[in-house]
Amino acid sequence: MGRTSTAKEKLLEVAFKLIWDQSYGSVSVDDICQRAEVKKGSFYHFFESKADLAIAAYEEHWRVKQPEMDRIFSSQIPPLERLATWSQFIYEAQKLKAAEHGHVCGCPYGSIGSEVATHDDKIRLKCEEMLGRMLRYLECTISEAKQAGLVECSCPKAAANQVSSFVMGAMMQAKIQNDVEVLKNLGPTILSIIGEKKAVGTVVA
Amino acid sequence: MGRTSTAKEKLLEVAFKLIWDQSYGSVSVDDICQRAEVKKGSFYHFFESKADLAIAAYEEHWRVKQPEMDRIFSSQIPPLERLATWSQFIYEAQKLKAAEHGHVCGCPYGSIGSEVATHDDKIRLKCEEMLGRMLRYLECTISEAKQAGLVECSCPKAAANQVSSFVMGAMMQAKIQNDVEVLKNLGPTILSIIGEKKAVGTVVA
DNA sequence: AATCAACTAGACCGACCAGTCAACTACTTT
DNA sequence: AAAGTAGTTGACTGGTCGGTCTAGTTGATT
Repeated sequence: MGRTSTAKEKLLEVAFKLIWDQSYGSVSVDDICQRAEVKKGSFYHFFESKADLAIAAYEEHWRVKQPEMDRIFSSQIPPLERLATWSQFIYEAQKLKAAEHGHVCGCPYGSIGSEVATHDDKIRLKCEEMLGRMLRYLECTISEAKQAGLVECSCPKAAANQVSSFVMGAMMQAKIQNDVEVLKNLGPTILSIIGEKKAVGTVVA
Repeated sequence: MGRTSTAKEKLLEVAFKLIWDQSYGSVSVDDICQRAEVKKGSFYHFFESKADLAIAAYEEHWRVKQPEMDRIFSSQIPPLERLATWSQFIYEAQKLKAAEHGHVCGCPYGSIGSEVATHDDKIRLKCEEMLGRMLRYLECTISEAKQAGLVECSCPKAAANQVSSFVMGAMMQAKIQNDVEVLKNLGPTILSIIGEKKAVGTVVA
């Protein structure tokens, strides 16, 4: 019969936004329903629980954003340039979000993951999964950089982990200090971590 | 008249532990009182609010742990060795905590900070303050390493920020993946970040 | 026109939330 | 022994929590 209602989509969108703006624990189902202009009965028609909605909302957000990530990490672009574009993208995105919301909001996946990891395993696993997707982009990029001889790291997988730790940590620090400028120049540090080879006069023979 | 009651200390201790184990939002005042074997009336005799207790509990935790940090970052120890000891300390501490609690718990300051940063400014500021204390240890260490010619970084303060981002991010990742082994070998990456000079045959003249 | 499933509506539930209060105990100071 | 102070107790409040339930409303299918 084809979908006519937009209630589910609105719930997903509002839930993601509110949880990112605040936190999982401090946003209530009532809050979400009110902002989405959906009644509670409808909420529980679409979702089994609050945790269920959160998982769906984060999955949906990834689904929407993936094309942009695919573009940034396109193999058409030189690997080190991908990393530079990515870090610039993070800075711009956080700046925009902070301007909208009045506060630096950090990494949405990292924030909810770190909040509930010890007491909601379903949400934790979803975050772990999404972190894994991010790591795949990074590992692939670093691996290519290594093959191109641009980088000295011994293990691209480990390097991807380190880069993701650094970037997520920086977003967390920016959130705690409420200062987006912390994120302004992540690129060079990322290059240090993955062992960028300096152009030490490698002259063409 | 000298203190006789231990209720306040118990509340501080239990609150820190529960919030670290779980999260600020998911731990109730009743939970804390029950575990501390203190009645609610006494709680509000000592603390104005839940947020107030949390701030006091984190401050107290720092107070207790500071001597250990002072020891690790003692200027009697060569600067790069301090960083190695520190990263080893983090690994061991997280492993111990994970064994006790059954789950990797991440950085206590980072976790609560990232959880409430956007909606509780008092707690956020306390976390920012504690992060600042940590950064001072790091900046001082990196600065010394630079003066000793062990390190190439241009700005010790920026480098301290990067190191702290990386380490806090790694703890967050370990929490989300519930895998303490992520933290096993932070040392080398820290050295990359701060621009350790490789011993490139610098021979004694 | 009848049927059916997707969806909506909002009253309702018991549990729990942070926080209040007044009566009480115990200890110290005078 | 009286008074004062620090700490204790647990019942209580009003509001909110996640979640349920039943009765209805659509709009497409037959």
